[in-house]
Amino acid sequence: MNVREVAKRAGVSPSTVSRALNTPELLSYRTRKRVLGVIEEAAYYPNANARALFAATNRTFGVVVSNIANPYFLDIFRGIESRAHEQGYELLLANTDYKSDRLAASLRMMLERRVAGLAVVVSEMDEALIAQLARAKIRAVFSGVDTPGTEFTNIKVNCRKGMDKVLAYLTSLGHRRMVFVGHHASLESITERSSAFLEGVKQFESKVESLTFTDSDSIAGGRQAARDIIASGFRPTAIVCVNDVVALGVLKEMRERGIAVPAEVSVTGFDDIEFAEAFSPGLTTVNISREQIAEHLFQHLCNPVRPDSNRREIVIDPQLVLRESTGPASDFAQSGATELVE
Amino acid sequence: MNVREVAKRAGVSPSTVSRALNTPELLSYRTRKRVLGVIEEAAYYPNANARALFAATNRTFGVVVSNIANPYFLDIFRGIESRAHEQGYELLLANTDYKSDRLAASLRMMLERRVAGLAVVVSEMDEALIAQLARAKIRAVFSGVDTPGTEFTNIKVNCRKGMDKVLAYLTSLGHRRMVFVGHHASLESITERSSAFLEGVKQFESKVESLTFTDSDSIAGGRQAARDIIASGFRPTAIVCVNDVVALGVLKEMRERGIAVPAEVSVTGFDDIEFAEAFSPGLTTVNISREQIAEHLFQHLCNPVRPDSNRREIVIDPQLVLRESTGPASDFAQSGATELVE
DNA sequence: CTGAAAGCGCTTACAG
DNA sequence: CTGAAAGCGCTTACAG
Repeated sequence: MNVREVAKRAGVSPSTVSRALNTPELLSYRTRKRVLGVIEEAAYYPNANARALFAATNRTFGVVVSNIANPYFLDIFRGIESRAHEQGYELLLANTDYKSDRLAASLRMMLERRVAGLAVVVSEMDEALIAQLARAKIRAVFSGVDTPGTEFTNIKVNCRKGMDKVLAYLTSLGHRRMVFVGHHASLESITERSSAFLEGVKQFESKVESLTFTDSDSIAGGRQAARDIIASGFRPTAIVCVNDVVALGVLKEMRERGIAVPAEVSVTGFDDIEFAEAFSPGLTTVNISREQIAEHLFQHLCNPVRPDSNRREIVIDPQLVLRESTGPASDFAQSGATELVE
Repeated sequence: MNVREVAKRAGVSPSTVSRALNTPELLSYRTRKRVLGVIEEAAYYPNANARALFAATNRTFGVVVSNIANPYFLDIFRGIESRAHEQGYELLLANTDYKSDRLAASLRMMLERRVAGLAVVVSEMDEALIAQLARAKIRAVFSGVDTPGTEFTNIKVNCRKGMDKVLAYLTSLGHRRMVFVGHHASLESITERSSAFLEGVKQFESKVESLTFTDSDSIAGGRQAARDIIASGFRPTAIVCVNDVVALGVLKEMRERGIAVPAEVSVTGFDDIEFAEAFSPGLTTVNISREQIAEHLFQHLCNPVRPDSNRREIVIDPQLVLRESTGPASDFAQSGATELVE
């Protein structure tokens, strides 16, 4: 079923069918009614591919994220989605699982589809891909990318500030032996949070010991990291996690091992996903407003800064959220730490 | 940048450019190399819309879900996604938030895009929409739809069996006062689980009291339902939830109110999402294999039953998973129940 | 108010 | 091995 067929049945030209759909006010009441009748009765759907081909612009935005199973990314996607639907845009979602070949393939797919804009919320961006996007002259906006080149606006989270708040809070509770749990150690930009941790810890250099563990971005990853910590023999009083999903895995593993949180060890997350509050114990974490990020991303997709003006760098300030997974450093570990530090 | 432009730069015809991309083996080594060189250096991406227009078939499947924020739907999506990528398919995702106008719009969008197939995992399907899909002769497969007509294969979960296991288990623990927490009461097909509960409860008719509460499909919805239960004055010994997300909300609210689970009240979920296990207390629930559902959906998209053969109805059997959120009916409530029942 | 024409960017028989 | 032609389904100036 296509315009020609509908036109034939309605006894009009294809042009008129097209107009019935796009500019009905140009048609006489009679023709419009007849054509719409045929469309209805033939259950005709115009081919969006043909339409897009003509229009060259799509009312479709692409969204690329590293891990849609992590509520952090999901919330950003949903934030963009609700705005997009309100404005009559469609969204194309691509999920990379932190793999740069998947990212490259996704970006290419988006370019081939000629999306009207691209929101890229990934950790595994590299210079070559950015150059590629710049060359394609696509309207793009990033979030969480370490080095978004000079061409694209980036919605950044001030991780350093968030991490400093965590560390200040933990040290104020007497914690001197800490570990950081990340994921995907090989990814440079993941190190944004881990380096914030390491840098932050330096302020207390003479007093704080730290180690780093890493696994996948999932509850299972957090559990594995917790097992690795236990196996390592290092006995931290606090475990600082790269994000909430991983932290929840750590909490779970601790509970199964019978290690009390926060009595024996404190655990912190990052992001403040909804599950973090619902958990028991409630997770002390750093809130990053996905709403704000989504709003900025969407705004930029709709109203990009003019190409000749400078890109913008928008910084989101995270907030420390205290719950029940953190407490004073346990005496035992504290004395252990002291022993080692002296 | 288009084929013509590339062709000009390479000194060949558009046909040859197209062949360099699609059937390079038909070209001489020299031409192929030259053309690919130009493509590379001009950063040319073929227009997928034009390509799809010609091909008429897309290597794109559509996936429509009710609530992507619920890990149940997300896991199904991801299961399809990993298979799709393996086979070189792309996925178009649409999220309806249980709104049937959003569903209608999403389905229409998928039809207009001429997706190669459609996996519909929603609760809000109605007859008219099914008829529409049947008319469009689209390759579609459903999961969780109550009345998928006679045209389409449906991957069904035997909710009744799962619910019966839950009820048998709870009654064996002495529970006689139960409530069911659903969501979106207005949706007929949501009642699949709630009616499984109500039917199941009938077996114990003379002994079991039950009530039904309902709110949105989210942690917040579960919390609200828990508040409603408390406000109602009815004192159940067990709260049976439509799914895990809602159950986690109930658990959270109970903890905040200082009501011990399972000592004072037992709580069960449905689905067995990853967070359900990680939670504290671990949630007693009914496992539904999203892996299996995704596998069936994808298989059917790739190899649909022949149109003339009968549609298939595939039934997934759920498994009861016992964890820590359930226990013997509390004495206090039990005596209360007895009092009322006599 | 409506139709014939040209074109969006691509691809594949059909020739040669 | 390569090119000219026709067409995928739609849309919009351009006429009338």
